[in-house]
Amino acid sequence: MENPLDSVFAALADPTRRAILAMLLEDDMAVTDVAEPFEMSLAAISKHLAILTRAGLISQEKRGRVKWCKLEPDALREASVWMQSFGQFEPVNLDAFERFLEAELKD
Amino acid sequence: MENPLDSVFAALADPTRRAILAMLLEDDMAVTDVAEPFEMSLAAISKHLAILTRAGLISQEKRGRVKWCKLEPDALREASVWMQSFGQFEPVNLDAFERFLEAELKD
DNA sequence: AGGATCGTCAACCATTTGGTTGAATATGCC
DNA sequence: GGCATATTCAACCAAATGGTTGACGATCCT
Repeated sequence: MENPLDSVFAALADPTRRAILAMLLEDDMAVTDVAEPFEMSLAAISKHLAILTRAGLISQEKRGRVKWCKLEPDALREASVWMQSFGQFEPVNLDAFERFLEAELKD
Repeated sequence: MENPLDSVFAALADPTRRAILAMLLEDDMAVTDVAEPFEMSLAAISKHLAILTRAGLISQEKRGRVKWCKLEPDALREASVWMQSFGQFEPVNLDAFERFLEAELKD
């Protein structure tokens, strides 16, 4: 995967990883804490975090024995810009956004 | 893959499929014409088009023996909205966009 | 009818993906 | 030192992905 967009979009394609990003939106977190709400092994979450890191969507910094995960908005922004380059999109429509949030809540 | 974002982002993760979308930005195209610039079989392109269709990113309509492919911006817009929900992004930054285009041209 | 063109289907293959478990490494605590 | 905690590594597995080829069904043209 040469083009950075490949790894960014591939990373975003997994719901577990999108959920992790949403969690990190709140605050930086340790790997164990990221894993806590998920019904899957710590090793699996560790792999997801590695994928997000390779995509540039998060960064990880080890302090002591805990590794802190931090959202890195730049990569996401690049993907967002790619989408916007499909120019006919009017700048974000709040109605669409509200419908989206409503749809999310139904799940 | 239940969440529509799964299939949209998965579809966008492949460079061939992003290239197809960019082509369709110009105009609607027949499957054979979509396939022409790629060094891969028609069947492979047909599969890529099926993936884009399932993701809702394009639609296909058969008229006579040719099947026309048409960009469907709504699914893309939904993904774009999801990204924007990572709110700290200021509304699209033209400088970032110009840097992006410049970087693309270098390839 | 017969032939060429458009596109998909089916079977197959190699590679990647997303998960598991158990062992290993590194750090902090007493 | 010795134990608990935090995280990754390695080997493995099932399923999905991205490609191939060859046969097939539709449609158009003469």
